Amino acid sequence: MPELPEVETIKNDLTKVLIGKRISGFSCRKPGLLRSPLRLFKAKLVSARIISVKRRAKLIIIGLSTGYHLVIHLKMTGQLVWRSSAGQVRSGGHPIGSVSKVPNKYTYITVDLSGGAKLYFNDVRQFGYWQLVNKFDIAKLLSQYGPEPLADHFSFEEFSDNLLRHSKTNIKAALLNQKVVAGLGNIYVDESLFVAKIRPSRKVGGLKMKELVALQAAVVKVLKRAVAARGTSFNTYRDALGRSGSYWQQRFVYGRDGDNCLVCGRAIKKITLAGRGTHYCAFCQR
DNA sequence: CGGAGTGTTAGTCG
DNA sequence: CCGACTAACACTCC
Repeated sequence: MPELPEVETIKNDLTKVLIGKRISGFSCRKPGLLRSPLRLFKAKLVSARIISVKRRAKLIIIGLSTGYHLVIHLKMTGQLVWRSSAGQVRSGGHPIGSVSKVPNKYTYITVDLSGGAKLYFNDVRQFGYWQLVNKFDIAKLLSQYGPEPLADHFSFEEFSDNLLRHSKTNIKAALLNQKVVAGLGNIYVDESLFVAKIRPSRKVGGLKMKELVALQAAVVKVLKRAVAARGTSFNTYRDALGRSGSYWQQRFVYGRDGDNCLVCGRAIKKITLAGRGTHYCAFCQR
């Protein structure tokens, strides 16, 4: 479900409530979600103090006083929900209404925190995972991802070099590749290609220099707007006021097939590319 | 009711 | 190495 802007939002909100807390308990109803042995969770997560909460690509990385890092990937439907002892709830920054109580039938992991709060991991499709990585292995793990598009040092050279290593594939698939750029997913790839006026089916090797430049700028612009909007939010969740995420209202093409292009008025098309639903305007995007 | 589609990515195969 | 395809899973929509 979440892409970079959603994970960034979750990370920012969890930082406020998790830093400095001690972990006093851990339970998992679905061992398959754990990529490290349960005994390691018992030994290195339980009793640890939370030092840091960070994001890299779509991963949430929680630094622990035991020298380990808790690495969490939400994949398609994973959610982290923090709940205070008083019942205050936080999920991706959006308080959840009475519709979705926690824990619920999709809650597979529960972490107990000092002060009585709990951190729940819900995941309908169970693609997500939790992993414990020691301080020696964490750098290597993270180095497998491409550049962070919102970092100051996101250079055009690295972006274009990484892209051009995949000259023969279409630009949609290339942008979904986390080694090219970290953090993009189906929504923001479609949105970025619209802003850059490039058709998703174009071969990477056929893109002009000018288009590559426009594309990098589009990726940064789209992601920044989405982070400012606290992400696209979650289909299935509303905040306490019943609103869905606010990037959803600003999107240009994703999920708008058949609707009018906001720039030229023609119908947005939907095709399948890289095995994914792909939305674009055949007039605005060449 | 059956089949396709869903915001991800590892793994496999050519 | 590169690129295309599929499985992992549960649910919703048509």
